[in-house]
Amino acid sequence: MNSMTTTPPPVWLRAEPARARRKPPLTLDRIVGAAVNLLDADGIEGLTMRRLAQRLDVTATALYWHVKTKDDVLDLAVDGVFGDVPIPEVTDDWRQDARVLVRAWRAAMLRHPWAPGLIGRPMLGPNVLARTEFLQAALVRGGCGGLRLAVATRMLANYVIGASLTEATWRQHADPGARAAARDHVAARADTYPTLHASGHLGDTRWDDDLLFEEGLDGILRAAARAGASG
Amino acid sequence: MNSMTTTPPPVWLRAEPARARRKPPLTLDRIVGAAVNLLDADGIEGLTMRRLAQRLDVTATALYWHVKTKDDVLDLAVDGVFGDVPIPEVTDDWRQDARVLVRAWRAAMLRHPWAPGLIGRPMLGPNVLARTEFLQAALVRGGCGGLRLAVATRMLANYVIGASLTEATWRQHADPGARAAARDHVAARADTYPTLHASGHLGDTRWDDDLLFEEGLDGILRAAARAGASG
DNA sequence: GAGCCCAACTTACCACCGTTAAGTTGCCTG
DNA sequence: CAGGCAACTTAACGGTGGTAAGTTGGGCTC
Repeated sequence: MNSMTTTPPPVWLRAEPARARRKPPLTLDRIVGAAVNLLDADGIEGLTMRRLAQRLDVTATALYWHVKTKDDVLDLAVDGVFGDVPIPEVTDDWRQDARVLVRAWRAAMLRHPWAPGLIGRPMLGPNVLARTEFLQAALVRGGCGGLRLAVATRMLANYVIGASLTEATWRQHADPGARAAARDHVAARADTYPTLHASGHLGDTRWDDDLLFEEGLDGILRAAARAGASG
Repeated sequence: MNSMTTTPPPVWLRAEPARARRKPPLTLDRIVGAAVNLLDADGIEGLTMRRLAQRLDVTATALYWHVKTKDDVLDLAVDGVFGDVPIPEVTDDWRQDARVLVRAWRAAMLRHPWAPGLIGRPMLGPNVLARTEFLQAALVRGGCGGLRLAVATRMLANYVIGASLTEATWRQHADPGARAAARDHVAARADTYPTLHASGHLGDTRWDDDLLFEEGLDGILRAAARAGASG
């Protein structure tokens, strides 16, 4: 802490001459863990290489030994949250398998609401790929193949990504009045947005997000099943 | 250019004593337009308040007279690209109306591939709201209402958001080999990702994105129609 | 037409950011 | 016990978003 100057401190009060190095070594896992914690706590712009290093009791530049760039940290963090999406047991109900996986996927994203905003980068981490593999395998068991399989996979992935992203948006821009503010905004312009106003599309609490998500998921899975039967 | 010092230059060679002020005044519209151009040209991290100002022949701080923060610029830019999503004529075929709108929505996003990545923020701009209003109105004409309407709206919006985001990801991380690299990555691990490998889910060119999007959209609209009939 | 006000800018500056280059340290191996 | 190398630190660079305090000049009043 002291000795900012170039002159070294006198020997006799130097810190623990030999048995220093008591802090645990830096590893990729520790970095990713700390990054996720920091992102959870302070959001995406709270993550700074310096602040991250500080949490690990290390200088910022030390991170660059384990990681090439800050984007690496972000990629690893995203794949990290996919890591705690549990992969279900394979049952003989493919549709239920897919449903459980997708549900957990969304739940993980909402537990780390900064994550959906980082999806705009190639996701090739092992955790992401493993979940996608499970999902597509379930669809194959459901009879999908070829074009039908490609379409169903994308429908599901796009739906959960879109849902997570939009829902996380509101959870993240945290003030609880934001939702009400959006409703008021539309209400004040009820003549230009009559349908939105009447349906309460923004900031409505008539149905909660979980229900709406589940219903939509049902619809998509039904469509996939039909595609499987006919293709 | 000279006169960096505090001493002012001699009067006689001062620039155009009276008829200065020949450049057009700064307006929000000009700022947003330049921002979109800059984003198109250099991507999201190419947008800097200083570079934006430079394009407008102005100092960076001048922007802060018209705009409170950089996020304002981003919000306006996103709403700006929604502005050139044409709102179709209302016909008696609600499904076709919705399809045309959603198609144009996706097309606009892909024309500005930085845009989907910015959706993780409250979208309350007039252009966004107008398009959502049109979309939901079409669904109402299709017989949707109440819960069914809410579900269908979210399905459509989430689908197009997810699709734009993932497709833009590959267009944006520009090198044309990225797609092939992803395929090779999966191919090299074909034993852990058998289904993904066999289906060519990543980096495949068997079917193009337009076709896959259109097919998925059909499925969702059919589901919405069924919901409308039964609800 | 003198005087002034204030919208619309500029100059100067701040703390912080990601990243690189060049040391330093201490364990492990021969 | 020499020395090599992995894992760090110190120092510094150019650029960033943003603020505070001038400056300017067109349009209004009197």
